[in-house]
Amino acid sequence: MLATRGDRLPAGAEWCHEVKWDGMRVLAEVTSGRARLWSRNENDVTVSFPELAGLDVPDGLLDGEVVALDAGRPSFGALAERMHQRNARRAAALAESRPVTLLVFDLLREGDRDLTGLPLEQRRARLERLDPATASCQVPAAYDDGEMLLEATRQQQLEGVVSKRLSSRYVPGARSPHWLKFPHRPRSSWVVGGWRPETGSTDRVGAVLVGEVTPAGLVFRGRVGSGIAGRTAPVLRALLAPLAAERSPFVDPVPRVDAVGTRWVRPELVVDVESLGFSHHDRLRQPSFRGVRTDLTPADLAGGE
DNA sequence: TTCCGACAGTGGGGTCGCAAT
DNA sequence: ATTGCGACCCCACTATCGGAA
Repeated sequence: MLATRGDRLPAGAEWCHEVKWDGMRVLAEVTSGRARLWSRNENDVTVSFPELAGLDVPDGLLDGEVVALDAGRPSFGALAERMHQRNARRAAALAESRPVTLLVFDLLREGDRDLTGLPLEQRRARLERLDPATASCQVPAAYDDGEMLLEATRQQQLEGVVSKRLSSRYVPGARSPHWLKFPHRPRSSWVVGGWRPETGSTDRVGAVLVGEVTPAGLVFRGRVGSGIAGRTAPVLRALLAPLAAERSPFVDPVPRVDAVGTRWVRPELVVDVESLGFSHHDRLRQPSFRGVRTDLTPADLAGGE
């Protein structure tokens, strides 16, 4: 069961609110104290997380999120190094040096009894009674006050909030309107230094390459493609055509230039981007295009931000 | 008839594993 | 031994289509 992107935080006693954890969704199938872990795409990822193999609870099916806590906050970058590891020996070594935590927020089966038909409120009560907490497994709190939690997650730089209707049944695989997510996706302005065509096309804009104005010059901060397809692509193409340049305006090397095909432009166009902050390598994370800033020039961004 | 949800297809960063080089 | 690419993980967004309202 997945959450739908919400636009207004629901209020009232019918809803509870949880922290949106920045990690990897997982179903933990517990049999005789041993957990088998399934990813969202129904891949068996048990070998990647050996420290989660032992769960001291009766047989059942738990729903949760695997996170790599770094100074108390989930680090998706740290988790990324763990989650593709399919070699048991290497996974064990990584579990030693960079352990992960399973945060459980739902109970879908208890013994032979399927609980998906019960309201969330009752599943949650049964989960808390089960108390699966160990050194590497916790049941994070659910809160009544959504606004408070949203503000707290903003201040603590957590990913956001998921609001759930207490009466909702669990529908496996469904993107439910009874689960609403509110990620913090701050908007920022960047200078376009190039673009790449949509795959299978030479002329349609598939993504723009954006950079940050620094005293040293334009520093590459990533590609932005999401949100450009459709009506925006031809508009961008028209704006970028007169800016065509021979060489890259970025002071640092841009990766995968040849692989995806890249056209350079003079750094004059400013665009707005929403993102989930930055990756380890200071690239925009999960960026989406929000529009052209005809009211701004690169000079306006220098020193600001 | 209109509207909405599911799906497919586009795009992003990042990592690992493996086949090709 | 190195490199490139696909398969995963996290996603956002748009267009389309079929069924519900």
